[in-house]
Amino acid sequence: MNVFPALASQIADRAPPLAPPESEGIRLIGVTTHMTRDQEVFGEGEPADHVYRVVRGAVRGFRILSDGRRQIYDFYLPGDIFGIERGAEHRITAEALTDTILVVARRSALGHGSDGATAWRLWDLAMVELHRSHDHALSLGRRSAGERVADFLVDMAKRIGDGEHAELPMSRHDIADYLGLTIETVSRTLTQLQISGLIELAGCRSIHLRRPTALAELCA
Amino acid sequence: MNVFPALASQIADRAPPLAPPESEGIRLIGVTTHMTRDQEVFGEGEPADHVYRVVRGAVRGFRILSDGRRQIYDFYLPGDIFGIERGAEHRITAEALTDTILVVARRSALGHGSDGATAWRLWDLAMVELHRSHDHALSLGRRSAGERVADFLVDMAKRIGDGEHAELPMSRHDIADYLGLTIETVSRTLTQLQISGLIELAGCRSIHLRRPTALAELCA
DNA sequence: CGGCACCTTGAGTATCCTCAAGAGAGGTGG
DNA sequence: CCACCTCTCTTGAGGATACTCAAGGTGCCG
Repeated sequence: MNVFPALASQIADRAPPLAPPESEGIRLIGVTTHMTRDQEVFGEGEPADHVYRVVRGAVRGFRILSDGRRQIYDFYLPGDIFGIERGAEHRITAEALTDTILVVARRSALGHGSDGATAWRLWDLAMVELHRSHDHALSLGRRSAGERVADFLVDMAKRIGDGEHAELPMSRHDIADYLGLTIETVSRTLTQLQISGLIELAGCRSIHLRRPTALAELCA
Repeated sequence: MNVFPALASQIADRAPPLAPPESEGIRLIGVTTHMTRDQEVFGEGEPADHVYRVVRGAVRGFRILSDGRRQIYDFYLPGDIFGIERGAEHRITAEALTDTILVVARRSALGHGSDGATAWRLWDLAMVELHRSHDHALSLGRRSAGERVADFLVDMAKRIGDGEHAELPMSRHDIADYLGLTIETVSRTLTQLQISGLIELAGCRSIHLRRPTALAELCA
């Protein structure tokens, strides 16, 4: 807002972050359950009566077009909460990537209209999701296959591992449907990155970022 | 959650929508100001001390990669609120598309940690934005140029006009950077739609959907 | 050891992009 | 009021990226 200084001084203030300090997470008390590979947690259109937290394993959240094309919006990893909806129905489908342990809670356990602290935590969670979705849209809209894959690997190494290693819980097909590419393009790009010495593949699920900085610079 | 009926009955409930009924909008009291075409409302990285509502005109929200590639995340139209951030800084840049009138309010005017009703309204707003971002990601990742343009036109006609007409406030360049295409591809696709009899262009900003249903079906 | 799923690699192709030129629209000044 | 200028949009030709189709390789499980 550098454009109208008069106005700026008129209404200037330096507001503290909106969310209260104790909003660092959502408490989720519920039933622990076990899902097997490819099992559906909930489907698009089903009643959104429950919310979920990943304890172990991983989940994909996605939608499918009428002709079968699939777009994965996000992978939910241990610690992540998912399945919270604004309306009465789920807008996406969620499936376990591998054997996965979840905590399932009633949606009503999140609180009600009168519960301000929970509302701020939910807002915070939604904003983080929105940030991820925006970053994702930037990749899908404006990045090449190489940039998308590099970005994906850096992100996964950060979320799953120590920033340099990652045991991917998802297949090439899942990666492709997350990045808006085909499995062949993902595969070719990974081998190119390996040939360039940027990464090392030990089996197709285990990835070592040999030059994380160079990889991050690839993301443009 | 059709997969473990025992669990379902164990924790089944039919929770009402989380947000309280009176959360249908954010009240925004502030200073009315005027922006001219291409003027920056706020830039990425600047302090997010204010929030905005569009009164007249339109705004683009976007980010730019180091080499100049731009991804527009959304267009803000009359009635829309934008500029609300989770942290202290704006994560995107906002610019007026045309001559635009905004209401500018202090960020602190949105309320504080103790204000539950506002928190629910903000959560609701964030979730709507997230839905839009997901739909957008689906287009960017999995749809052809033709499908993206058709989807864009249907969406714009709904938001701006009566569902069949739209006076677009944005240039081909803006449309291209929203849809992850080039201006040439957008232009070619529009003329194809016109040749097919699905739309009618009266000047390049005025669009009439001649067969809205057929157009919507194109979106897959 | 065999079968099956997943992954990799290759060849050919389609879609969309790049580069380039021409057409249309809107604004300014003579 | 018209002419000109500029910016935007359209159209065309050629090319690059990623897709499709197809075959072969790898690893996991029974």
